[in-house]
Amino acid sequence: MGQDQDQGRPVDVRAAAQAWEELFRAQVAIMRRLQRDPIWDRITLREYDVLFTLSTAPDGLRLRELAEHSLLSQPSLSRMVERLADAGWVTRAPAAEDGRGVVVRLTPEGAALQREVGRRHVQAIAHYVGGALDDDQLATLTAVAGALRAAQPGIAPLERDGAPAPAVPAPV
Amino acid sequence: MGQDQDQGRPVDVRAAAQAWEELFRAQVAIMRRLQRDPIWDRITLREYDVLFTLSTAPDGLRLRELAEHSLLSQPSLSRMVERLADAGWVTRAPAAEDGRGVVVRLTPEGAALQREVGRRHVQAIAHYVGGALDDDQLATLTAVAGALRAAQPGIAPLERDGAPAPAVPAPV
DNA sequence: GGAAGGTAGATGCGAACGCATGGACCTGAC
DNA sequence: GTCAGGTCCATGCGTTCGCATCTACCTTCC
Repeated sequence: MGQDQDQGRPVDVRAAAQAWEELFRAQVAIMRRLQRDPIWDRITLREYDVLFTLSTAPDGLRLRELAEHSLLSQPSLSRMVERLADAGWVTRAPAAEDGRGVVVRLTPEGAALQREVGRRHVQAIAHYVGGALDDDQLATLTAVAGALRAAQPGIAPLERDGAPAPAVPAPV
Repeated sequence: MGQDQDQGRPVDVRAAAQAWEELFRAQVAIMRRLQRDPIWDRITLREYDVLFTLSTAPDGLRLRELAEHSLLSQPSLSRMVERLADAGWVTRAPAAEDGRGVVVRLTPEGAALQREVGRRHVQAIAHYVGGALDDDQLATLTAVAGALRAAQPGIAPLERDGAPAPAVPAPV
C-alpha cells in the first residue's frame, strides 16, 4: 500500500495524489474566476501579487527576496519590475549593503493602486471562497494548507533515477 | 443549483482571504517542487496535464471539453494539441456529430508516455504532499478543497461595481 | 593582495502565452 | 430556403515567459 518515506512513516500514495489533485483543481477553479473579475484592467494579477508583497515591506525588498515570494523566474521578475518602474508604481535603487543588489520599493502611486485593487480583490475572494466554505472549513483549510507549505523546506528534492547527484563538470 | 450563501450568512472576509492565501501559496510551493523534478524532459507538466485528462477518456474528448479541464486558454490549448499531434502522442479527428468539432485521442505512444511519466509523478506527489501531511490531514484537505471547487458553479460571478469593501489587504 | 568560486541581477533568444479576430458550421425563426 | 446569431476551432499578432548566459560584485582562502 504505502511507500516508505525518508522519515520512516508509510505514505498512502493514493491519498496524497488525490489530495493534491483536489488542491490543484480548487486553486485553478478559484484562480480562473478571480482572473475574470472586472478589476484587472490596470494591472495583471501577477503584477498585483508583486505590489501586494511590496506593500508588506515599507522599506522595500531586494529583488531576490521578491523572487522568493513570486511565481516568476528571476529573469521574468526582473523584467516585470522594470515594467512596473516604467509605469511609476515602484522604484529601483542600488542596495546600500551590497553593490550587486537592487532594492524595490512601492511609490505612493503604486501603493494607492495596490490598495484600490486589493480592496476589490479581497471582496472577490470573500465572494468565491467565503461563499463556498463556512468558518470552520476556512480555518481548517488555512491550517492544513499552511502545514503543507511549512513542511516543504524539510523535504528533500527528488533525485534523478536513484543515481547520486551529478558530478561537478570541472574536475580539479 | 447551488445555494445562495450571501443572503443567509455573513462572510468573514479576513478568514476567507487568509484561507485563499494559504491555499494559493501551498499550491505554488508544491508546484514549483514538482516542476523541478527530473521527469519533465520529454513533456512539460502542462502537456502532461492534457495527456492525463485524455487518459481518462478512452473515446477521446472534444477540444472544448479538454479546455474545461485545462489551465490554458482555448487558443493556447489548440496550439498545444497541435504540438502533441506533431509529436505523435495524440490524434485529431473531425467530430462525427458536429462538423465544427475536433476529437482529440491519445495514441498508444501517448498513453504509454502518460503512464510512464504519471508513475514517477505520483511518486513525487507522495513524496512532497504525503511527506508533509498525515492520513487524516490528507483526507481533510481532499474534503475541503473538493467542497470549495464543488460550490463554484453555484456562486455568481462578480459584477462590475461591487459592494463597498472593508480595508483588508488582499493576497494574490 | 590576488586568484577562485559563489551570488545578484540583467540580457539575448526562442518558445508559449492570451487577446482579438476569422472562417466554418450549427440552430432556430420565419 | 435563408438569414441572424451562436458555437467551435484556428490563426495573426504583440507580450511575456523561462532557459542559458553574461557582467558585476562579494566572500573565502592562501
